[in-house]
Amino acid sequence: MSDDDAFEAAEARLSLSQRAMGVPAGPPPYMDGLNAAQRLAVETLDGPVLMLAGAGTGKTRALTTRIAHLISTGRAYPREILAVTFTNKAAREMRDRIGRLLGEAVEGMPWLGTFHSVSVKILRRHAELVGRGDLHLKSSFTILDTDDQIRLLKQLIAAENIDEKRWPARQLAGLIDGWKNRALTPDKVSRNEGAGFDGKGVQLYRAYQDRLLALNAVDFGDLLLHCVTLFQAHPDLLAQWQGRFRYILVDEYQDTNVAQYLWLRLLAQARRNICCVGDDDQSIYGWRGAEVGNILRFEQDFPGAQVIRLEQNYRSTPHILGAASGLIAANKGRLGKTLWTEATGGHEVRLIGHWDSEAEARWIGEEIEDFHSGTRRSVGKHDLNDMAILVRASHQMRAFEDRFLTIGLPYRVIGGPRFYERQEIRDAMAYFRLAVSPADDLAFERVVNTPKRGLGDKAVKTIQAEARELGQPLLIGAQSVVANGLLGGKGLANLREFVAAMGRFHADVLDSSANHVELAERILDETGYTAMWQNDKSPDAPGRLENLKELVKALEEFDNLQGFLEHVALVMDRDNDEAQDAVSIMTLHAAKGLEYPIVFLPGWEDGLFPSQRSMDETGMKGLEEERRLAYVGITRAEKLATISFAGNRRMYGQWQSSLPSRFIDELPEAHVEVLTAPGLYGQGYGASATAAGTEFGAAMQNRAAHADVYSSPGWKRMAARGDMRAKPRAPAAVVIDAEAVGFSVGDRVRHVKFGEGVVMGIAEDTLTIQFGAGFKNVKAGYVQPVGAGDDVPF
DNA sequence: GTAACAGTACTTTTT
DNA sequence: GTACTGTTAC
Repeated sequence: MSDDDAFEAAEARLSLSQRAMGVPAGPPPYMDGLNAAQRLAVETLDGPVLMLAGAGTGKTRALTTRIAHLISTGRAYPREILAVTFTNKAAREMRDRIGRLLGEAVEGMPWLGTFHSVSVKILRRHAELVGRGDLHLKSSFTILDTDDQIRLLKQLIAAENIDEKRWPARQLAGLIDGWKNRALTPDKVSRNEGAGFDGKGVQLYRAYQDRLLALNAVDFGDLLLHCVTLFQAHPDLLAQWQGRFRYILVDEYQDTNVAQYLWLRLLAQARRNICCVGDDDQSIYGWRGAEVGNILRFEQDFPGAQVIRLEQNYRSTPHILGAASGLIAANKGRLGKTLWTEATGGHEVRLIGHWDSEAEARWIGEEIEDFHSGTRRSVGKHDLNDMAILVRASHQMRAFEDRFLTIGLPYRVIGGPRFYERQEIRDAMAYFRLAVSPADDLAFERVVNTPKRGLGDKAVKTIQAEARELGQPLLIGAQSVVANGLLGGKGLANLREFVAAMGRFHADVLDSSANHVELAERILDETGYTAMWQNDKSPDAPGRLENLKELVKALEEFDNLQGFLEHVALVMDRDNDEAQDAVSIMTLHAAKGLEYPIVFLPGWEDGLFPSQRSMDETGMKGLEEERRLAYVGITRAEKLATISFAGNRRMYGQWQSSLPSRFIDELPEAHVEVLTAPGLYGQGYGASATAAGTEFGAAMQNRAAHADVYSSPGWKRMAARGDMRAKPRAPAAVVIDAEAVGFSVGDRVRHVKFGEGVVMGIAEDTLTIQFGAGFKNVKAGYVQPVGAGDDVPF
């Protein structure tokens, strides 16, 4: 907290020196280039404001300029502004941009951050007020990740003698998250909602909350929930925070859940200077608790609110905007916005059908190669970084990854498991946690038998029993188990060593003269954790060791292990290497907020997109959210968007035919160019997709027949390759140019993704390799030879 | 206690 | 089709 104060003092000095420079006459330079609506959004400072900002309308710019304006006009000190986002990335971007607007001067803004990071800061100051009976939080509380959460719940479910198969812990976690998202404490959960889990739903929830308190821990949902209950129970305290925050700004308001809404409303109640930015058409997180209703209701929640619409789009061509607007118009209950652009020209949104998902991947791969090499005059030459493939579900990515590996097209997957979610990182963190706080039982359970020390279920049970007996944490229990020889053989010796090592590490943590980076390395080495991965022969082991190195390196930026652990749970980000030129593949959800000149939107088939499940579960509401997702997808494109669908797709190992998405019917014809010709693949495509009598199917056949699509470059290419599907995948041992690539048939090779395999055929620089998973065609440069001696570690 | 096997169950995901 | 979980056999 003392560094916070120092921070704020520095802040005050800064602002004073700025004011000493005097306020310049006329519009300040940071206003340059804002349009009328943006300017209004920047200058309407008092009272509630809803900034309805469509895709690509300069929302972040308006928001950051507004903050710069607040500061430079002296309306508020940086420390008096609360600005919340959902992601660390968004927070970081805002911080950077405000810094640039104000000339690098404002490093501060202590209250710019995610809902969660701001909540942590608030909670740490009042932790002791959170709790029940004699159980209460301490300000040193730890934040549990989902993994720990599930493990804890499993224990509780087992303790209640509930069949874990009928009521999985994951489901309970989902239920509890849902309650927390709606700011429901155990006593507020309604009777029938909490009746799941053998009628013990609420009971388990309460037990879980108590257990968390006992562990001095909170989960992500608690961060918001505890703040809200804290504010509700302590009006004096709330008043203090209300007084502190003169101005409140919220990004992506359409994504807020009930807890976040209450949190904001409590804090904004007194001064009412709250500015929420969002776009109801981009609300795509309903399934994790976001309430579109929050943004739709804004004017009732904050009477006298001014609504400012940002509708001028600076990102996309008129055709792209036209297609997106036409689609989203099918949704009911919108606040309503019309995007427009000064830009002219551009290509229609392209639409194409394929026989199956593999043909779709093949075609997109070829398109990308063309755009990359500049073969296509109308589109021009583009970096691979300019192109993205946005899918509805992550399993769609595989077809593209397989294809791109085969043709040697560099790609990167955005999203996926984040750095700190990886197993090796969590294990390492658990070791650090245990070294810092020996009472961290969850960390103890995670690492006591990782690497394998011969301490399985039974040993852990013994330790738990002993710890409970003593009323002490597990590590102390383990110590006692060792002292009393309650375990036999190898396990006992290993446990003795483990306990002793953790004791040493803890002593070093307390010794402020010890170097924490070296200590971290020692922890991983001396516990045998590093060795575990060095001895692991699986293809991803080297990557894991690399990640561990990165983790240790990240430590350098902190003063000690404690500091690192406090921040890392909330702030650690996925590693995005933009350095290499590569096509991006990601889900539509992951794409929100991003933009690319060229965007591919594959898999527009009913059932996949819109997703059947989403429609089953929430009906019309779900369908509308899917439609917004489609809207988000199209509006990511600057120059060219290409929508595609496949007549057949492999799902869960089974081929299934499908119909074009109903969203395709909703695209306004004027903004679409249809590339598909009927009968392209013999009976195939026509039979599965268009013949089923969708309106669009018929329309498309007409259009294709009459319009000049047969001469479009895309179609010509496809026609020329129409027989590609028949390409044999069998391991015909064709050797054409074995010398040139340095491999011969029968060689053992290793591939980053597929592991080890045997070369079965060679054609120029492409190898056909039999991997455990089957045959793959791979460019020779993507595999390493595996020598006979290579199997021996070191 | 661990390795090998069989059975099941599968969107979207930040903090 | 696979990845994960739980069961069985060593």
